[in-house]
Amino acid sequence: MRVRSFADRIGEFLPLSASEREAVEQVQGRSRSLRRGAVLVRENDRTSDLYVVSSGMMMSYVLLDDGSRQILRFLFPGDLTGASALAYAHSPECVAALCESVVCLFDRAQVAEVLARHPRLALALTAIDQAERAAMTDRLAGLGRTSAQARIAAVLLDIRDRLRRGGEDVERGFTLPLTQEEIGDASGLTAVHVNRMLRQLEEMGLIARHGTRVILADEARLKRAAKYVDRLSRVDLSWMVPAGA
Amino acid sequence: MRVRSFADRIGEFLPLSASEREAVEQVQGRSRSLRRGAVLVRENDRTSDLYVVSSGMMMSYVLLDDGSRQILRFLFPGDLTGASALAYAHSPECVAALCESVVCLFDRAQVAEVLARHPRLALALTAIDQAERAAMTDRLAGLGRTSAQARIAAVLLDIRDRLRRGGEDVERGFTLPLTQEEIGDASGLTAVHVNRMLRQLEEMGLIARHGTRVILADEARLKRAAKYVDRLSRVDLSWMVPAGA
DNA sequence: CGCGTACTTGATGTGCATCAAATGGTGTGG
DNA sequence: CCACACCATTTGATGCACATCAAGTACGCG
Repeated sequence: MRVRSFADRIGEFLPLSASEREAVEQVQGRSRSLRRGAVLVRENDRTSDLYVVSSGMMMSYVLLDDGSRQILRFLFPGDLTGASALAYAHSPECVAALCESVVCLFDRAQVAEVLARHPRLALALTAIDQAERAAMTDRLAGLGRTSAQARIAAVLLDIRDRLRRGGEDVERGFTLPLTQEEIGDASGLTAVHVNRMLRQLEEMGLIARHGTRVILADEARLKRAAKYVDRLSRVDLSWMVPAGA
Repeated sequence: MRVRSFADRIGEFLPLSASEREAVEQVQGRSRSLRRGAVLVRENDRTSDLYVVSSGMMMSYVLLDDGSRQILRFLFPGDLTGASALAYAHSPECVAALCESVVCLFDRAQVAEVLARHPRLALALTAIDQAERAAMTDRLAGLGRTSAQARIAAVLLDIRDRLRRGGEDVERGFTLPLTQEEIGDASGLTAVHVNRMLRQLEEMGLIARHGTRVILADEARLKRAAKYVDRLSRVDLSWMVPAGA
């Protein structure tokens, strides 16, 4: 099973000095295992922790009063969530495990202290945040202005990219770790319509499916269908001052 | 005309020490005036500045290749935008003025330097960011899972709240500074349907309209229709260490 | 083997888009 | 001051994308 620390994640954005890396690793908090379906945080829970996914796959979502659900984000190893604890006493969203997962809990006061002593880390965190914000704006535009087919294509590409960034081999297809209902809750559609769109993408030859495995058969056309933009590869922190000792 | 500096905005979240306030005010950069419709940043522009709206009203948005537009955020005096410059060399979104406006430009390197010397400011900025992220999740859930009527109601309440926070008197109604097309681009609807929904809200007695002015006639029911949550009033930074000298 | 959960497929309904045209307000040039 | 153009708003008619409802099928697991 893939495991990544938060230091690894920050390191992807910004080379860390030895003392910075040490500072991040020292704040490493308690681990907690979750089985599929387990809810780590409920909306409105009083929380003062931030979470980093160590292994597995999770999601954050909100529930509306009519019972419907909007998935906000899928969380993969290395991803930070619960940063809203830095501004709110109560969580604005739920977090739950999509499969067996392990998370690491950090107390916000400790995080704040480390950031105060290592300004570059604070900036790196801000940069990570901005990258996620950009991803979120893409999702917003997708929900507001693209077709069902485009949204499904976007979900498939997103999951594929993030599995790959986690080191999985996805070139010959991958097992989609989501039910069609979950895909629907992420893309603002019903499970039934997700099913039809998957079939449509299959009939168009953009993807192939064998049981639970998916192969992105015609990636170029799939990206066009999804109005895909690879933002992560464009992160650029080169303007930042280099690490000290 | 209402004017607010960025220090004012941060101060709403966190009481600043004299030296902190001074630090923020010293980095105050060049001002720039924009007339209605003027585009400050185009998507993919090379930028290294952050912007704070001083007066007026602006918006950030993305354009899709089919020509449609998704408005991501409305920007009011005191609001920060362009923070993506901290992570990207090229802007992921456009920014334009909705009426005569003034913005203040900050170079990211200067901002980074001030944040490094004043850790509490960095944390306050992170908190502001989190508050905006929470607002964005609400919009995401709105686009994915609520009806056209609810989205329009949400836009009206949002604009009202933010005008009020800027010190306008909105209790006896306010002039909606948006065309119906803009409301549609923010809520993922067509201008025609926005019109019908406004009429519907009017017929239901939730709002009243006279010319360009809108009155939120039955606020309680309007909030229920919008599935409204007032997140801003819940920001809580009391856990943070108090200001030094 | 039987049950629950996910997936699949068809029939029908509806919310919003699209197309089209009329109305009203506002600024501009004559 | 009026005529005109331009834009936002309004309203109606029609169409389609996606939701909803309803059955079935396949698969994993006690």
